[in-house]
Amino acid sequence: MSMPDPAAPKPRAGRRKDPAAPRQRLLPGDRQHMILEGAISYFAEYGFDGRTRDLARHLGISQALLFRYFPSKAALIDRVYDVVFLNRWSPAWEQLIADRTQPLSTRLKAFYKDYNRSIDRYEVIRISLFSALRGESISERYFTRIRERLIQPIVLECRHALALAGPSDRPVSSHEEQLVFSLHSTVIYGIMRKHVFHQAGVEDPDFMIELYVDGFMAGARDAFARVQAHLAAKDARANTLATP
Amino acid sequence: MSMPDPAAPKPRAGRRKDPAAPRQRLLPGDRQHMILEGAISYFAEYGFDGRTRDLARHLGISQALLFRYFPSKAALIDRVYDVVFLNRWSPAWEQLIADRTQPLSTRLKAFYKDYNRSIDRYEVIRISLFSALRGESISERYFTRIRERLIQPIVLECRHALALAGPSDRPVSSHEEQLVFSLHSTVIYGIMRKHVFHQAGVEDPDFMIELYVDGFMAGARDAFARVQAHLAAKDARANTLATP
DNA sequence: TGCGTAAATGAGCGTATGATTAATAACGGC
DNA sequence: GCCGTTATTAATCATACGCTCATTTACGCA
Repeated sequence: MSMPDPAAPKPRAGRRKDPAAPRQRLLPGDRQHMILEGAISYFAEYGFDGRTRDLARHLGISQALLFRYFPSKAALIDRVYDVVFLNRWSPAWEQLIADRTQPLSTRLKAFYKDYNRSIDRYEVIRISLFSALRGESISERYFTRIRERLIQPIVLECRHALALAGPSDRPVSSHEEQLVFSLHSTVIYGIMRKHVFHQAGVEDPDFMIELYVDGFMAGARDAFARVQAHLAAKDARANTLATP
Repeated sequence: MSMPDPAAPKPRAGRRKDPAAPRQRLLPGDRQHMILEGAISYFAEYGFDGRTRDLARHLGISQALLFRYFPSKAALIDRVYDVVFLNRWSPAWEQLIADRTQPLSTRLKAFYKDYNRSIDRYEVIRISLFSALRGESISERYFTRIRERLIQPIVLECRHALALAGPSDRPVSSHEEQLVFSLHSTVIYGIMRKHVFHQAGVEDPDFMIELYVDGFMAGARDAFARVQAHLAAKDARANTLATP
């Protein structure tokens, strides 16, 4: 049992550990922005269970500094979500899809080329997945928005372009959404193969998107018609059972 | 400052905390199997950063027992990978795809219906994603196998069924793989929407798969031909540049 | 050149983690 | 019913985590 030596100098907090690397003093706005960008890169790589000490080392700052600019790790993650989800939506997409002065295939090609460019980023696709796997509500809201503002409008444009029978304002069926998702999936999953599964990326993405859209449009009339027939048959069966 | 009371009974390890819930004594094989199944469910829900204490509580056993049956958390995770990746492959798929006694569209419909049924499980799709995001090598090997044993064979069958010009044994191009992946993506991403993004699942999956395959086959001739022309043009350009 | 402000830091707090160990108790054989 | 075997457990360990705080020090301004 030994008492601490009262003559020993008390360790002094705040002293530089490595005098060769001078401490950088930034404007608070710049430092906050730098931390947020670094957090996006770090969490995209290691997931949200990554460590704050490790993140700080990647940033070249002390761990304590993170908590000066963000009250908690959870608050930092929320700001990461804001950047990845909220700031990555172009209102032009919805207008482009609905612009009937151009043929639908032209619109779809232009939309998916731009959409692909916008989300084909390592950080975006991985943080989306990490947050979806965590069951974050912002993630579910984001995917609901994709359905309501992209997929369902495209369904309506398909109905119009194909001049399908039936009232044009009837609700979009799940099956119709799935048809449009077959095109959407191709683009998204191509990006996931690259950034999540580390396979080779899609070469000539703009060229391939033209092929995908032309393939989709070539089969669309038949597919939508069969979906309508399928649903009509289902309805008929349900009515028969309901009034025997 | 008080010394521990020497008269106080020393806490006795191994005693039941809750005598109302009697301790279950299983055969080692059964217990190991039970832990492994529980670990698959647990890690599928919470990811591999989930806690061993939490897993043990889900299983209704003590945390220490996990380490009697698996030397470490990492070893348990490895066994989870074995079950999810290695035991979930049907050799019949490769035979089915290559069986030229049936039309290609029939084979693709049968294959994707079975494939969809096999991997449309919460645990499988989520654990695949968690491990891919971690960059596990078993995950990359698994996706390489999908390319080599499913995607590339389908490309070869497309070449044969469409009677495309060109030597039939030339290497499968990246662009051709991307075309087949457009069909594959539709199935996989539909499952991911359900189990990862918590959206409504695909209704009537078998019916929808028939639509997807028919749509793919309808556009396949044009798409493969344009890919060949695209690559030929690229080659010509490269040769022109190489020998000016 | 010196000084005050506040940005940045090292050390430390309480808790939780993966893993270990000695104590307990369930079950089969007699 | 007793007993030995061993499956199961409570308690504990060393470390790592998110977070706090007193101390240090970079920089703008005089």
